[in-house]
Amino acid sequence: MPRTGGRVRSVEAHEAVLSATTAMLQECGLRAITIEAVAERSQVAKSTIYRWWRSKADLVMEAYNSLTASSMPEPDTGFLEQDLRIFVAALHRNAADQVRTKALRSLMVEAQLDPDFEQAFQSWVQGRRNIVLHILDRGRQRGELRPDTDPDIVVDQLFGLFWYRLLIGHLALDQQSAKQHVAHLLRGVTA
Amino acid sequence: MPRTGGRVRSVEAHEAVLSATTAMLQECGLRAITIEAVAERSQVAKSTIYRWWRSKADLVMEAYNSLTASSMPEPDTGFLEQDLRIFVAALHRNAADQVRTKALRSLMVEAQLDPDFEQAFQSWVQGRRNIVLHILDRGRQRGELRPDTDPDIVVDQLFGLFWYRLLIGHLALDQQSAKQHVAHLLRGVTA
Amino acid sequence: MPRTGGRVRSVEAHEAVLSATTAMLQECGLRAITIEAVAERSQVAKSTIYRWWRSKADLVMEAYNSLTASSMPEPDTGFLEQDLRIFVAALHRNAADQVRTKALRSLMVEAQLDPDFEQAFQSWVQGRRNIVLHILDRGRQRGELRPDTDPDIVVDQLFGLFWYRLLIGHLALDQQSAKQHVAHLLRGVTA
Amino acid sequence: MPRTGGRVRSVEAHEAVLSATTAMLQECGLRAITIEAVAERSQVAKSTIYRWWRSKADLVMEAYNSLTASSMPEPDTGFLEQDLRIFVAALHRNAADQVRTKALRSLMVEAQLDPDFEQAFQSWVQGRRNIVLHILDRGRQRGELRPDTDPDIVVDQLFGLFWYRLLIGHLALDQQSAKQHVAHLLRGVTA
DNA sequence: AATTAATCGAGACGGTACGTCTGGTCTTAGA
DNA sequence: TCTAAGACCAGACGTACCGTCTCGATTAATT
Repeated sequence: MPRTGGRVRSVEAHEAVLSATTAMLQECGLRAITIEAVAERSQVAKSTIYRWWRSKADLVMEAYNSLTASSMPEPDTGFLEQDLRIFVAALHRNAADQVRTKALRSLMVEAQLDPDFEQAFQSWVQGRRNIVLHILDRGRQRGELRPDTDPDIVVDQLFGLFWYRLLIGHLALDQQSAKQHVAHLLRGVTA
Repeated sequence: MPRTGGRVRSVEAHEAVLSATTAMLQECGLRAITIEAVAERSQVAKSTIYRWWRSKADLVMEAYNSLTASSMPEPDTGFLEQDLRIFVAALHRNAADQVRTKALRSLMVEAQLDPDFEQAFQSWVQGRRNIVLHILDRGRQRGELRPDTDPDIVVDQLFGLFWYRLLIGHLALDQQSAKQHVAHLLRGVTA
Repeated sequence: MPRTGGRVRSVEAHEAVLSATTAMLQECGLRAITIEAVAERSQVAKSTIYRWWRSKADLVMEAYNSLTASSMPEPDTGFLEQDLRIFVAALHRNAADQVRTKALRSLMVEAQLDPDFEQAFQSWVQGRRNIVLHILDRGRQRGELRPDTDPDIVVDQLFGLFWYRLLIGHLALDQQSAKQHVAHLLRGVTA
Repeated sequence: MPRTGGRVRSVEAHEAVLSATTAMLQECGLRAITIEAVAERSQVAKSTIYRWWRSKADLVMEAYNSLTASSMPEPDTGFLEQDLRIFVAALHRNAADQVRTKALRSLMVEAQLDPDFEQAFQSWVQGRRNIVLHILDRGRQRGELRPDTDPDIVVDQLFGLFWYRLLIGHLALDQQSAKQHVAHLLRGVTA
């Protein structure tokens, strides 16, 4: 039995909160994003925000997803190299947008601080990891993989480099680095 | 001209703070580690803590270093594979200790939140990266590296996987994974 | 022409609200009685309560009146002492019932906080005062009163003691105190 | 052993809070006095207010007492009538000052709503009742009282009328009413 | 021994944001 | 037209820590 009455959820309020969050992700640092400030900026009551989002991380998560509507691609070209190239290119493309990078960093921080959110974040991460695991599995079935390959290592090298550069910020994440990244995954460094 | 008198710095207070921090890294979540709580636990005045450490991150950093007195090794065996193996093994060994992992995660979090600390953290990170860069450079000079190798990619795959698993916690960081990790860096995955 | 259609007012809802209020007057403290809580307990929508009662005080007022259907007596025995004795006995009898005392205290509190209700409460109070004023007036006409008697003083001593003990709760309000109360009003304390 | 260290309590902050409270008692209604508003007005941090006063009532209580520094008199002239006259005159004089009346009403309200405060308030009230009880007791020893006098009834008629008029506000509390009040207490109304 | 200078503890201070609660209004679906 | 449900705004609540700031007491090294 569905709902039988009651005021309908305000789409305006919902969007105002999300766009305020998005805007603040761009403009301010992570620390400046407080529920209080989001409420102030979006002109939405604090209680309304707390009704729909359990934590700041939840909010930022949704704000991030509303940006990345076209989530990660799940390429299946029939060639391992091609699939990886497409995926990593898309992954690194996320780093081009300041909003997305800030959001991602925020999510990682919250996952460290809030045990509740840690789980939500981990399962979101697993979803992304699975895409690459499937790519590798299909490659393995086609005989494109060395038999002693550990797919988990490959996946974590792939995402690891991405997150490492994202969090430290010492080197760029662009299409150039994506290309090199994939090449190294595939052939290693040994002469 | 140095100091001419005055009460000498209390070693007990200094150590009490560090050991309280260390203990809390073991026992509590990151969120629970506050200067207030450390002061309470160590029975040292808050002002004394602020006198000697600028921020929570500074404190955790020192607590971490007091554990890792024997910092990262800088192996130079004459063989790329051997050097990498030694380094990565030592790196992954850090993940065995709860205190160290919590400390590292805490440092990463603070680096995201506190712009001042971000720089200190980044240069600390660069120090570690340089060790591996040197290992690779020596390997290149010996002709052990493919000529089209991008050392930054290798370094960031190496540390990236480590941090990624540390922060997400989805898979173990042990000697087994260290071995596989190095193998993949060297030879890639292509059949 | 009366109403032309529409759903008829729900008697159940009305009574559920009143009985919930009454019950909470018995069980809980004054602070616990909130519109929110009454709505929750009576399973009646908050908006329905606001439709029929302007304020919490309005609600408590009606709950009180529904109990004290047989309002204050207006005795006219032909004897001042007798009339006062009857009235004060009835007044003190109110204090025996927890619901009534809590309700009365609640009304007094609301009168202090809500200017709108203050007036309604004051006129309700005046109604009760008038009963005693009439008793005194009849006594005066019969020559039972000292000519220099100030009826307002007598009335306010009478109700004053009642409310004072009700609000402070330091001493009982029973038939014994009622008797003494009237005696003192009539003859004073001077030897 | 007194304090051994720590910043000394700021007298300015303490007084700023009290005077802000006092001012707001004058200007605004009881409802408008919130800790938030007092903090804003006094330019004192909310946490500082909560450090020194448990509740709004505590604060208003102290603000009231700081006004009534010269608390109630405890007359002992050797004559019952004289003592009562002095005390009641002083009591009614409180009602002349808007600040004091508002404060008193606020205290009574909080005592109804906050069980913790109820006790503090009651003992404060007992202190005042005791003054009059002593006056009556001395009168009794001198034989000025009817032997069948119930002192509690007299005391509660005395304070009762005061509070009743204060809370309802239907009639003035001035020196004229004080005089009549005492006269009635002493000789009653019977012709 | 007296002076000087830096430390230590204790704890108050002004702040910021938290997450919760209540009051009162508004909007919908269904009876 | 009314009820029930429930979302909405506004704003106070009391708490937790922040980082800063006085203090009095303590402890060396220097005069």
